[in-house]
Amino acid sequence: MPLTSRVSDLGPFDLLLSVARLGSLGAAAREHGISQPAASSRIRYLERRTGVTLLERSPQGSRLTAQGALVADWARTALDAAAALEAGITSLHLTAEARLPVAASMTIAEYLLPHWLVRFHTAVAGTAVALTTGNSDEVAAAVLGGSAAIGFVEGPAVPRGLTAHPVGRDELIVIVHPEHPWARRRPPAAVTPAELAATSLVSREHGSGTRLSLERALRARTARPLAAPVIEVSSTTAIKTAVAEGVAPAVLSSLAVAHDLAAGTVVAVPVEGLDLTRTLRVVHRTGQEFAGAARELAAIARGSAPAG
Amino acid sequence: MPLTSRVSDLGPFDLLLSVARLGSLGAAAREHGISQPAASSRIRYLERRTGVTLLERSPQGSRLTAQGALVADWARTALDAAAALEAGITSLHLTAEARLPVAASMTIAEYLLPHWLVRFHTAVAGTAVALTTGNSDEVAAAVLGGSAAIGFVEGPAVPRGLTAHPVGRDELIVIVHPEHPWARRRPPAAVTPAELAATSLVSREHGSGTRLSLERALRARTARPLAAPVIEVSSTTAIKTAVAEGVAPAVLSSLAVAHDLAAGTVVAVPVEGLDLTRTLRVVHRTGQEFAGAARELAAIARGSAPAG
DNA sequence: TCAAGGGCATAAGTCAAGTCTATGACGTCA
DNA sequence: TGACGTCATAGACTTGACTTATGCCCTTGA
Repeated sequence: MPLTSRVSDLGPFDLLLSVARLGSLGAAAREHGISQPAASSRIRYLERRTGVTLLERSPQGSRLTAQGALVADWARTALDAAAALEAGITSLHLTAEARLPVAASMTIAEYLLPHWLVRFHTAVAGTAVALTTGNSDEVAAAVLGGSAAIGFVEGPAVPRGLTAHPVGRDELIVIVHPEHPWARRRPPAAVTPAELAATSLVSREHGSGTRLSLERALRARTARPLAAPVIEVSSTTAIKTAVAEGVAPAVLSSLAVAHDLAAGTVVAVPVEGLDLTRTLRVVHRTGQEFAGAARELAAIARGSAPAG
Repeated sequence: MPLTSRVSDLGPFDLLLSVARLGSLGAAAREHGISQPAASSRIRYLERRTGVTLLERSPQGSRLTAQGALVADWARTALDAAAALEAGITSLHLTAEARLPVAASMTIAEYLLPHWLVRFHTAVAGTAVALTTGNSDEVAAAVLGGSAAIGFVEGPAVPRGLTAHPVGRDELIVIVHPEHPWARRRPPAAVTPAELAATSLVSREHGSGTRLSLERALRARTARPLAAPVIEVSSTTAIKTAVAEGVAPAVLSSLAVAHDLAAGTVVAVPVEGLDLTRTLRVVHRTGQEFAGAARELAAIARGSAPAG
């Protein structure tokens, strides 16, 4: 887990995708602003490092081999993530330029917004986004106070003075260590709300939208008082680490745990008869419709989840 | 879309995560096998490039700032994807070393297996995986013929002579261009099976497991003959590109479209009363249980989706 | 049949980037 | 107060990748 090696530089893979799309090394080189020999050398280097023949070269151009296509698909995933990282970082710049101030709650800022920003930057080039994060109350305050032109919240209620449109849904999911008893029950033995309430969890601090949503949902279904957390940590990452180490179960957004579930470091446990879905919303000041860049960003966010 | 810029080298971000985990630049430098000044320089460079203060330095060590934590989260996603790329590439090596021959169908090879391999390599270091891909029939043949010690298939049926265990489920999803009429119906106007059958799609060639599953599901629900595809292409990527360009709708695995849905380049459309889920399975020759590395890989795959 | 053009590979020189060692400044702890 | 930890700076070095120039191969069209 500490370090990656062969793939730390994604540049050659980016080039590989261009070659695949354009059909020749020279064209890809032009697109990347390098000379044709440099492109040839980079791809050749990639093939030497990986030990896989990626391109089928010919005087008519170059095409991916079967294995090359597989590598290209994997690389695309990594490059998309890198593009989201790039877009996210750019949004943290505090430039004095033309900028669109955006406020977002943590789950959205971490898992959705960067992808929206990637599309946003291609749609309206030249507008810098300035992102601030906080819990839903803080986001609402920022939008109401005018320091953010557009906000994204994940709470159940829309604060007074704001108008909201749904942009998606997410679901809170109970995760446990793979060896945890809850993970080893043979289906369909779901956990009951009472069991969940009686269990000490790894939890966020007070004020977290995720934690509030869980408490509200549980109180609606069981009279049992909620057990105190085993430990309170400050980040989603820390929660996942703790769960993966077997400290205790936790409840997190499906957006936050999707990758970890796929990797198998933690396991999801269904909960019986507990509605843990919640709506993600874009908000603006009532009476002050989105305009310009803000409208574009809202459209991208809305378009990404029309089911919401 | 052609190229990324500032984040093509993930090395500094990898280092940043180590610093965050270990609490000091020097410790992170040791973990990465570089000198402390080199680590200091790399992080400083990162901060200059990004324009964001990532670390709070002190004589007691270094901690992430709030913005740094956000960057670290985004970076972790990218690094995970890079690790999967790395693991995937390694599995394409055709070394003569101790190796575990694995056969997998395309969807699994593309979207799940690399993540399993990341964990596999940490669990059983020193065993090289040799991956071959194909449709489910080919995978079954490889396992039956002994050229693969373990196989992953996505078809509905388990071929004779093989024993299977579920490792997960996926769902076929209808995707359309965001401006397509199906995407603009206000909920909950799902598409009917008859409509879907009457529509020309962007499709894989014959023999694709995805295509077969769709045809089977549709035939069970409507007598209408299936419309011929608008175009047949050879890769999942090509399908998504075509849909994003508005050529026609398509049907793909949820695993394949998750990212594109999040980014909003395509839109999912629900289908009324059509069961499009299918089980993903790990298979071995009947009577020849998994042993050693194969058993480990099977356990990782199974552990990643206990609900399957 | 032959020239033109596009495609890829090789060679040699140039340049930039990152790294290392050595050293200094600051804070904590025994 | 001295030893040990942290991070930052300075200067020399080495490595690596790029560019330009050139050659070979194949297809195309006159």
